[in-house]
Amino acid sequence: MPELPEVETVRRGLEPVFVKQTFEKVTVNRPDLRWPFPDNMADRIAGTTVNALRRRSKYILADLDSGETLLIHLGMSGRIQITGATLGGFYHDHVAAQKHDHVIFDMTSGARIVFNDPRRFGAMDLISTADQNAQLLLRKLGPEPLGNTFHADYLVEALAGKKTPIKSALLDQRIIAGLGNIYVCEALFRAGISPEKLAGKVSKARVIALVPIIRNVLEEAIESGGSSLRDYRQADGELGYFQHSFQVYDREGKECAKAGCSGSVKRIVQSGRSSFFCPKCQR
DNA sequence: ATGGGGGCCTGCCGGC
DNA sequence: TGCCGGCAGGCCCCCA
Repeated sequence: MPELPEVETVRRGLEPVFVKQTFEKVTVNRPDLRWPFPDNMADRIAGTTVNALRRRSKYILADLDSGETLLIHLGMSGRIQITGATLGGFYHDHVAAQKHDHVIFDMTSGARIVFNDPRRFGAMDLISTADQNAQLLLRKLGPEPLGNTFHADYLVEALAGKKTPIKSALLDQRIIAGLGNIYVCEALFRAGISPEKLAGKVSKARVIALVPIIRNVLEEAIESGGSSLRDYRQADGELGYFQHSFQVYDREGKECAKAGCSGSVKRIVQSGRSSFFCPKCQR
């Protein structure tokens, strides 16, 4: 389920068990996720210490003291579970192996980090820390929506003349990195822009307004995830995604959440993906 | 070059 | 209860 805010929440949850910590043993239970794992992945990680834990778009990046960076992508169904560590005052005992536990990191601290991914749309790779753009997945990414290079001038330029619907454009990771189906729907709702509107036809003023809206939607979700993370005390140690209240996503047929709007949420399919919006106040 | 659709996987949910 | 179709928050690849 992970879009940028969920990935950032997971990254923050991993910090105490990864940063400055050392891998004792890495267990790899299958040869691949979406793609084959890099050669000797387990041996290249074991014995290294994590210098820093970063996020780029929906990728989690652990810089190892070996000069390599461990890249983790959660895909659609990837989950991370932490046991054997005291987190937020709660100690989680190791649990029995689950179906789809594909990679297990045992740290010298005693913490165990399990990557579980039923659909296997996730990915792991080892890349050069010094030359991360050698990784094609990272090279093509557009600006971070919460970073300095994402601003009004950029977005106006990036959308100019685009004949694709604004919904598709905002999902395009080359234009903006980290948005997924939910937060695009939510941002367009707040902006009052129809997902069907062609990107190049959205007025400049509305594109400019979209920038802080996108930032706010993401920041609120991260804040919400962060607070649930501080409190989380699930017995199995899973980094739970917070329950978040969406205004349009998955609300087909419900009344529009905008004050004073009498419309109702409609679901359409664009590029094979559901879009939720209020036809009355999103134009 | 650019945009749309198919495909990758498994699990879950609603309808019959 | 069981089966089946549809759907899922990502992303690459191919084709027009």
